[in-house]
Amino acid sequence: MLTSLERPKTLKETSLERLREAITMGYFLPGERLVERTLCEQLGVSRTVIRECIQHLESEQLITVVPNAGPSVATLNPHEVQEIYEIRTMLESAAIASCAAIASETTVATLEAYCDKIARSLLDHDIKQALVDTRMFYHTIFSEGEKWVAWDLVERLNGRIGQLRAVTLSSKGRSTAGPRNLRAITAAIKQQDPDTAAEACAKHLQQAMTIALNELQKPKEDVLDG
Amino acid sequence: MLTSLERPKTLKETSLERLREAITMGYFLPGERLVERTLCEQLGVSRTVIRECIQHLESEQLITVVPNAGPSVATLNPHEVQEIYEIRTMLESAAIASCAAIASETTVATLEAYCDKIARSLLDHDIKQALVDTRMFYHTIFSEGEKWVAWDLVERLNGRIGQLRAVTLSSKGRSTAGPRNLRAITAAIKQQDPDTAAEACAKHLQQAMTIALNELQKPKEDVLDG
DNA sequence: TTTTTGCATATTGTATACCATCATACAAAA
DNA sequence: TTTTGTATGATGGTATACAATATGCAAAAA
Repeated sequence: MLTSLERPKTLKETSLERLREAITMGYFLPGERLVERTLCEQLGVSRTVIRECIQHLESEQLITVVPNAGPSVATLNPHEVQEIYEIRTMLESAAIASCAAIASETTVATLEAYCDKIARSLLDHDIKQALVDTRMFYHTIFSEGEKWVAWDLVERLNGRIGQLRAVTLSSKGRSTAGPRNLRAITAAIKQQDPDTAAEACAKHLQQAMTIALNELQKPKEDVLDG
Repeated sequence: MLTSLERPKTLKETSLERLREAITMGYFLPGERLVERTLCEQLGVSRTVIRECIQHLESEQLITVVPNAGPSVATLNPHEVQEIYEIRTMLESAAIASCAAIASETTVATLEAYCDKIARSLLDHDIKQALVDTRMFYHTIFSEGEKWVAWDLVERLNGRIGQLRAVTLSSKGRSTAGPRNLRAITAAIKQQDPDTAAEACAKHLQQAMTIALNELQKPKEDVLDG
């Protein structure tokens, strides 16, 4: 019996995924030094594989490599975060507007289902699941509008602010405000109202950015306290 | 005497630049297979370095890597090209509008100088120089607005349509229309008129996209002819 | 003739060993 | 206190080896 017809993943692929996850989920701290040999042992692969992963992560700007000194986890400054949210606003607003103009009923139903699921996850404090489903919510929207290039960019930008997003989602009051915004977006799409949908998106991201920028300050205070 | 205080570039860096240039300038054809050993000999470096470059280029989507079959130069379909120009329009319009709101006189003077230089290069059919200076024109605008993340995205998107851009610039009638558009953008920035500036940008890119999409059809006809 | 099978070859994925150079931290000397 | 060595460890880069996979081509079958 055939249990899997999929191509087996290469070691580089799986290692890359694990490293990416470790960085975006905050397992490695911003600025933390990544030593090749250590990563080899932790992932059980050769230096060859690790070095290839490092090139990928560098290109994705999840890590910074200074020649002869090696890679470390990328750090974000407030200006970068602000810019990332600005660009996300442009890309996501446009995608949502496109989607609103053409969305089928099944798509709207899918979006509504994700809204419910996300709200439940947040009530259960299951942040990780909420992140996954939020991603799927947007993925549905970008797919409907066939915005594949834009989706790719959004994913990369989100990767860079991954650490912040987790905290943003779990932030105080966000467990109700977030889903409320997503429902507003969904409602506007349902009514085929591109402008309202785009505006709801912009408002949503504006709120998220404010929280993220606040979050970015906190760690510094911790250092000063200690 | 010290002739250079700069850090010497690593082999990976120079190799990557050369490969990127070779692809974006069309030295390698879209879809063409890239064999590691061959690249090693052509660049005079080891397989390790080439493989690291491949990771970078894959992440930049200049090449496509299928496991166990190796890398080949990425191909573009019309939908992707259209999307890339759409996104460029968003990012560049926004940057230009920001720039228009704050631009200093020296910046405007710099932009005007680039417009002249580009026009001259095009009259001399020096496409490569025109591309370089067009890049600098936009770089000036994004720098003025401190849009570094956006600039990075624009550069990557431009890399993907590099082959098309060269032909677009040298296209019939483009040697006057292109600079005229850039001058319109510059003029609007000079008058601190963000809306007009953004609109001029959108119009410019709309024209460029039309030419690029036409260009994308041509090679197929060649195949049919042969 | 056309299609299928099977094999030889080329290429990739991965590991390992090696070395020169560079960075860093720490000890010694000024 | 500042400077200078110096030891250690990490990186940039090379070479080599080998299994697994892909590809092209020839032989066999239809």
